[in-house]
Amino acid sequence: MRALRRFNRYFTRRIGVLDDHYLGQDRPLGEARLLFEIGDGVSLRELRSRLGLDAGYLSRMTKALQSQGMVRVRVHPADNRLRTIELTPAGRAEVDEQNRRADALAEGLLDALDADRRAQLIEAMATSQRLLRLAAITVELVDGAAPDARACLDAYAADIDARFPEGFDTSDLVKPEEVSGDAGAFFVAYEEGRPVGCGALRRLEPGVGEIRHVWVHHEARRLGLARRILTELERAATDHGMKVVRLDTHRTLTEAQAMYRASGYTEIPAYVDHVYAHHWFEKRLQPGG
Amino acid sequence: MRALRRFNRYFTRRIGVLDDHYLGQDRPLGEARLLFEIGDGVSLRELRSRLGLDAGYLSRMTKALQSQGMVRVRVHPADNRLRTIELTPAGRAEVDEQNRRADALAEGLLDALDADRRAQLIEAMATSQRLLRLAAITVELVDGAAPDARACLDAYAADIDARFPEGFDTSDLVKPEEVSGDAGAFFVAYEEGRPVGCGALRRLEPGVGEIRHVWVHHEARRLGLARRILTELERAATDHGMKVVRLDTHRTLTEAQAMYRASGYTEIPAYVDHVYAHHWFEKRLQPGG
DNA sequence: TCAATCGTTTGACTAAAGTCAAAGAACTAT
DNA sequence: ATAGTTCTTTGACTTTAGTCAAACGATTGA
Repeated sequence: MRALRRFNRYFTRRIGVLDDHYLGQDRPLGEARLLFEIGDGVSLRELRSRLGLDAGYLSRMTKALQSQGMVRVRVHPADNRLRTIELTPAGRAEVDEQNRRADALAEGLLDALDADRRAQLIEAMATSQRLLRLAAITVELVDGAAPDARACLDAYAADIDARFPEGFDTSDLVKPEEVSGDAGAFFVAYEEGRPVGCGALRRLEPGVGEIRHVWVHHEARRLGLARRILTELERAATDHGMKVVRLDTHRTLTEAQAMYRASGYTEIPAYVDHVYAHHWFEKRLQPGG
Repeated sequence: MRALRRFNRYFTRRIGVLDDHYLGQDRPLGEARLLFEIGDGVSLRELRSRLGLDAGYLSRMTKALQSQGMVRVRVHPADNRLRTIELTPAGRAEVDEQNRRADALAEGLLDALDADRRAQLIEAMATSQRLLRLAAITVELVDGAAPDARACLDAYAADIDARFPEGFDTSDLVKPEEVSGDAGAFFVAYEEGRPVGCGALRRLEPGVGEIRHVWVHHEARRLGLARRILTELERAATDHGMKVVRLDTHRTLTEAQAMYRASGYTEIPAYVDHVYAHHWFEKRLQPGG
């Protein structure tokens, strides 16, 4: 992908410098990055994996920031081995100040553009970012009983419980055995190691599968992830020898319905009676597609 | 500009790493960057200013690359103080190899996207890059006799001499005194310190200006730079108390004509007779706009 | 309960990145 | 011709960045 490389080269040389050298100012880059990554408090373990740092290196930088009064380190409430790090007011002030500076710099850079072009640039960057994020998310087949799978289902249940007027009863969730091995499949979408979406496939009857629990974390919405999960589920259905997949949705989930229609699903009569189901869809699968 | 900052942060963390850490591989980053920046041979002076390096630091890195057989250093033909650095075949092979690797990596990253989205991403990145380039170009008022001004006019003359069937006679270029002080203005557009475009304004008669020699280097075309230069010239005309600006163009310069029309110019009868003029335009200036 | 593992700290490093100043050859302007 | 400037090289640093292994308390799994 030459375009990406070209863009990358241009961008990091021209704009990246803006960030790293102005932002760092009188602080080593490593420390500055750390300060930014802390946000509203994280564990050292989390930071270590997010930034890919050596444990010793991180420990020393933390100590330095602490002695400068920028961060506070505490023992994690649930596990005495872990440390939780958070910004002090001074630390937060510094982060804010750097953000202000970066904004001013960016503002200056865009000064030369008229309003139309500026809007165009912002939109293009937003699109790039959205698609790059989507590209970086992986959708993986996991066991339906895996902790990540259950975590996603819990989040899914909580989301729709808040959304359905009648609430949602978790006993309606798929059981691990319904979605494993020959019976079905369960996918979890990961962004930077964190689960941000899921989807389940189970066998309804021979040759017919049912898609359930397609869920996307609210921070990962509007990227087109649901559709990717759906594609993955359909591929799995084909691999399981299914010719048709069905699904039902609640009347309140209008975006979901629109997505299913756009993905080639057609509305059908009720194939099962269900408290939460008001619309039923079906898609005939193309072998190999 | 929060959007730019957000994008920047995301992009450098996610994609920039791709570049810097995979590309460097068994070579310090500084050296790798140097190797890339050399391209088809540059002076050390140029490299130093482009990458913002300390002279001593650069000298040492150069020596290291030289002893590895990656670059060749020669005395500059025109100035014995300067050194010219260029890639050896081995150096070029390494750059090519790194590029291949970066492409493969980018390709892998975009694997997850379907063709539509991939195309959308590429377009969005190209748009971003184009507009960022445009934003980074400065248009500056310079003396019509300045070396950069004359260099631009020479390039302009060479361009149109190649384009006009009848050729172009440089005696038709504006004289420095026509475009300085009260009489007019001359603007040069700079990208990373290099002149990449120009435009001249001279007084035709009281209250009426003429725009001439709007030129953009071929590597900076299709960015919207001509229009920016035009805007700058119109602003200068207003500042000079002019109410109207006119210009003429050659029949072969159809894109230029389209741009003038789109910028609010209307075609008028010949206001001057001229070998190279086939179309005449005029724009009434809004005070303050 | 006891061995294995986890998360962190500390010590002891190395390599890369960058700075500063002195010096010398080459050029420029007067 | 000469004083001042430019460009590069060299020496002598300092700071950042990063690695590796030992050690230790806390937790987990068998």
